[in-house]
This record gives sequence, C-alpha cells and structure tokens, in this order.
Amino acid sequence: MTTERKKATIRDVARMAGVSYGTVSRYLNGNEHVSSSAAERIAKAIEEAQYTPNKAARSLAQQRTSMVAFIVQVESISTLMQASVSEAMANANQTLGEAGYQMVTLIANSEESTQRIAQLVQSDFADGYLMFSLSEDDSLLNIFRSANRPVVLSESNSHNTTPYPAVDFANTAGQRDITNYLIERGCAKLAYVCGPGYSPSSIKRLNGFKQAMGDRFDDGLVYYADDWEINSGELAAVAFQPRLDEVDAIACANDDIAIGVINQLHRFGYRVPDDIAVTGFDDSPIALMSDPKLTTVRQDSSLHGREMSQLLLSMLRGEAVDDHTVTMLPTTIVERQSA
Amino acid sequence: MTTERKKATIRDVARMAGVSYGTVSRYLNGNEHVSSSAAERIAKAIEEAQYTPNKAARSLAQQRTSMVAFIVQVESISTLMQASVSEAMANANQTLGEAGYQMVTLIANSEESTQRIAQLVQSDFADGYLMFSLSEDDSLLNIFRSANRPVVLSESNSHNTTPYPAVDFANTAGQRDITNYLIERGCAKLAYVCGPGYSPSSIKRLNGFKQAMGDRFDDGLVYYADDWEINSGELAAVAFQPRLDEVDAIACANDDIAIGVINQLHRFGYRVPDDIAVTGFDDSPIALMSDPKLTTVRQDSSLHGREMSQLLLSMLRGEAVDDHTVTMLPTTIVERQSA
DNA sequence: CTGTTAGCGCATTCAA
DNA sequence: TTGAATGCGCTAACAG
Repeated sequence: MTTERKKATIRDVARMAGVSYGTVSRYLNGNEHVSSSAAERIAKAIEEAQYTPNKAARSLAQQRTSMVAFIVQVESISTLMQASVSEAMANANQTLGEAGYQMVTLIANSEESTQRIAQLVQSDFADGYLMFSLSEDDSLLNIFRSANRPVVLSESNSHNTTPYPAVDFANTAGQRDITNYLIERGCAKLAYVCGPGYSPSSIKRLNGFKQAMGDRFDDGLVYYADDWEINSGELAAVAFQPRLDEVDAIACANDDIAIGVINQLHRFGYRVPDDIAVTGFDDSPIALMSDPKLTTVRQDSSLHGREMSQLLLSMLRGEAVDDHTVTMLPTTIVERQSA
Repeated sequence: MTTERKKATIRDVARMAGVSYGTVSRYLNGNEHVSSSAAERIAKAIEEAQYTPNKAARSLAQQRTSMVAFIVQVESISTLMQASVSEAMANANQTLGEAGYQMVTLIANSEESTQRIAQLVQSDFADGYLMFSLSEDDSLLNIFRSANRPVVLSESNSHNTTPYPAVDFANTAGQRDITNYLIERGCAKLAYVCGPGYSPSSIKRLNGFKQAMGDRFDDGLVYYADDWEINSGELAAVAFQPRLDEVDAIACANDDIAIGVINQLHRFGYRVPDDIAVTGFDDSPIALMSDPKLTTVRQDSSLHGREMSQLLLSMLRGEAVDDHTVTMLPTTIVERQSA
C-alpha cells in the first residue's frame, strides 16, 4: 500500500523540478523572484513528492517557530474546564491562527509540569506566550524574563503592577456594581462569599464589595472560601446560618459558589430571592441552570482571548508595549431571577 | 539590569569549560564517556552561561521532538469545556510528562484550524498524536497516514473498524445497562433522547438502548437531538409532550440533555422520578447539580486519558500495536435520585 | 531570475 | 575519553 519511503526534502523537490533548492526555498517563502515557469514545475514537484517543509529545520534557520503557547496554570483540574478558560482559548486560537501563528496550549498543574514548561520556554519553544494563570504562582514569570520573548498575562495582580502587559476584567468595578444593585433594590444587610485567597480576582472582587459597602462592611458577614466550587457555597451558607434571618442578600465571588449558597438556603427553608437574594459572578453556563436563574456579572471571555492575542501579536510585530500596561475589559450586570 | 546578550550556545559552554562542544553534547545527553573533571567544569559553565539547549536544533539533529500533540476536534466550543475532555487532557499530560514527553494541545474547531494542524502534522511537529475527536470528520486521519507517526484515537467509530488503535468506553453496554435498570424498576414505556448524529458515541448509545428494548423499541419515542446541550433536552420533552402521560421513563444520551428534559418536565407539571424517571450519561459534574440529582452512567475520563497515553507510549517505544485494536473501558451505573 | 554557499544549534560518527 | 568532522532540512545573503 503506502510506500514506506522517507519524507521528501527540499532537495528532492528541487531535483524533480530541475532547479536548485535555493529557488524552491524562495518559492516556498513567497519570494517574488521566481519565474512562473519554475514556479509551475516546483508546484508540480511538491505535489508529486507530497512535500511539506520540516518544522524544526525551518525554525532553526529563521530563529522563529510561528507558534504561540497558551499556558494554563491551574491549581486543580476543575479550574481547567471553566467556560471562561475554554472560550478564551478558542478565541485566541482563532485570532492567532488568522495571523499565521499556531497556538498550542500547555497545562501547568503540578510542580513537575511547571518545571518542564520552564525548560521549554528557555529553549525558545515558541515566539510568544499567553499566560492564563489562575493562581498566584509566579515561578514561570521569572523564566520569561530570560527567554526574552513577548508575554501577555490574563490577570493583573492585586497590587496592580504587573511584570508584563495584562488584559483583565474590571473585577473590582463589577463586584462593586452588583453590590450597589443589591443595595438599590433595598437590601440592607449584605453578606459576601469570597473566593480563594490565592486568586488575584478573588481579592479584587472582595475590594469591590468593600467599596460598595463602605462603612457598613462587616467582616463577620464574609466567608472566605478555599476554592471556587459549589461545595464552598454550601459551606458558606452553613457558616452564615446563625445570622441568616437578618441578612437580605448574599453576594458571591462566582457563579458556582452562588449555586451552592442557593442550594443550601433552600435546604434551610429560605426562598431565593424573596427571603434572601443571591448574586454570582462570571455568567458561566450554569448561571442559567440554577433555579432561580442567577443574577450575575457577565464578562466576555471570548473578548478576553481575542484582546490578549491581539496585544501579543502587536508585540510580535515589534511594536513597543509597556510592561505594566493593563487593559481593562468591562463587565456588565445580568439581571435574572436570583436577585 | 538583565544584560541583553544573545542566548548562549553549546559552543559558548564548551569554550568556557575548556572542552570541545562535542563533549558538552555528550554530557548533556547522559553519555558516560565524559571524565568527571570535564563534567564538573561543564556543569559550572552551563550554570554561568544560563545555557538551555535549543529545541529546534535538537529536534532537527535527532529527528524527534519529544512532544506529543493532543488534538481536540470539536464542532463547537461548548464541547471543548466538557469535563470529560479536560480530565482526559490533564491525565494524559501527567502520564506523558512522566515519560519525558511534553504534551501540547491543539484545537481543531474550524476548517481553517484543521488545515493548519494538518500542515503541522505533515511537518513532523510531534512524535505522536492523541486524537480526541468528538466529530466524525475524518479529514485529519488521512494526514496521519503520510506522517507515519503513532496515533491513538479516543473513540472507535460506529462500525467498529478504526484506522488506528482506539481507547473507548463501552457506550453500547452502558446505555443498555441503564435501560435495563429502568426496566427492572418497573418502567414499561420508555422514551429515548439520542445525541447528535455525527457522534459515534451517540450512535453506539442508541444501539445500547435498542438492545435493551428489543421488540418494545418504538422509534416514535426517540428524539434525535442536534447537539449535546441542555436546550436539546427541553426540545425533546416538548416533542414528547403529547405522549408524556403514557411514558414511565426517559433515557437520555448525556447528562446535559437529561437536565433539559427534567427542567421541561417540571414546567409541564410532571414530577421526576415519581411521574417520569430520567437518566443521563457521563456523570459529569452537573449531574450533581440538578434537582433531583441524576442517575446516570459513569465513565472514568481520567482513566481514558491515561490509557490513551500509555498505549501511545508503547507505540513510541516501538512496540507493535495492531491498528484496529480497540481498548474498551468499563462504565458503571450511578444511582441517584432521578430514576 | 537563479545557483551557490554559509550558517542555524546540536547529535553523532570516526579517529585519535 | 575527547576533538574534529559531517549532516539534519532549511533560510538568506551573495554572486552571477
């Protein structure tokens, strides 16, 4: 069946087309100085030989790989499958692809895998990097410095001074806005379920809540979760139980937690939103699945992926971008039933 | 600050260590014929020069990349974020990493991206491929043939004769078992919501349902969905409405569809499972989020990723594996509340 | 417009 | 044990 011959090289094609392989190379790279007759013969030869340029050789010669690595740094696998991640990923893939770059995604979810990726980065694996980090682990950032390739971060850190340009959502404003929304609806006593401490977003959202609450902020009505998951919401509601009769609303740092809170409130016999209103954050797909449907803060993850890619592309083009630039993407309140 | 000098090469290290660069290469590749004194000096030089071998050059010279590509072929982005995908991905990453391979994931979700990946594959981008396809699009499979590198598929196709070794779940048996489970609980009249036609799993599950039903199978009580999503479940329930009073149970091809069915049944005023029992498939995280919680078929996606990787690794080691081998992974019924 | 040549950074064979 | 030489497949600069 399939003849098991070795792969054709540029020289084979040259021989078949009766030209030097320099000419073939020019043809391949869209150089204009190739006669149409030669071009034709080369095209035919490539077709016949089923020739495809070798990637390693090309990378070595031109000192670039035409690849961009999308690095997902997560504490646990469950984070990996968030809609926000895959949407950004898909959109970045699209945007980078159109610009001629192949996006490859790398998963850093352990000491070991992080180490391996660090090696890759230092060996000039890709031309640029999109760092989609959901943890505060900075170890990879140091690697980038010596690699000397453009990097764009998916999150500004809490102190707002990033080592690389970042594209982030207006987390603080988003949480502030939806908190004000609750206050305006007449909720006087508000509790808050905060996300895990390692997350910059988590901290920013808490700040937004604090801003809206001002003097009325009561740390006794804040539950600090260990992760972003449903179960944490349930735990939070349990923790609040003694004071549940006095609270009018519970704002949550993300949708999953909000779902957990609602579930537990139902078990306690409270009605949502009549007895207690609940808000989420992210507008993930499950916001529509809960009963009542979640009133939450929407952020456009596709836009996130696209903006990150575009920024990286401009850096790859050589345009100067200040390392501390932070692009803020807007968030909007989505009013549904839970508040 | 950081001196902007060019990256050190193997020659720089050699010079600093006072040896030829051939010796450095031997040292790097664990060749034993290196004197300990030379080894020491080389180690120091590498440290000082912050040297890391260039990946492209190494790949070119040894004709291997030490990378495995995990290709996710999806019709829509929503598929990408399924728990089954990310769990398999994370586990494959782990397994391959331990064996010294870097896993990179590629997303094929458009004509364009598929084309780009085809190019990559032909240019010997990776040493092996894990094909996680959720569509029946075979275009990439032809590419692999000429690339002549090991490939493992995540799904056997419906006619059970794959062009490459595959690791798949026992979909047919799983759906048959849970259907029998319903029958044994006294459900006489069963409806079925089938997944999208392009999916091999979808077809296999339908077959399982048919097997369990035998003569009682009634095509009028089968709804053929266009995708795997919640909304399709709602549409299915609507389609069944005229005959809903006579059905005892609705088996669904996946959990999301089952959730949609339950939601719609609730709107129609039916109680689940008292009036109508509902089953899902996958045991995805949302199976726990519905009310009532889903009785469903569990498949271990981590195992899936691991088995696929191990099979690929054995092929990379040169062990012979028949192209048509299909490893079947077991499924189990998880009994909760919906049936 | 095209052929020739010199690397890109490293692995590996052959001598020494 | 080590140095020198050759080649991996391709790009790019230089002649012509």
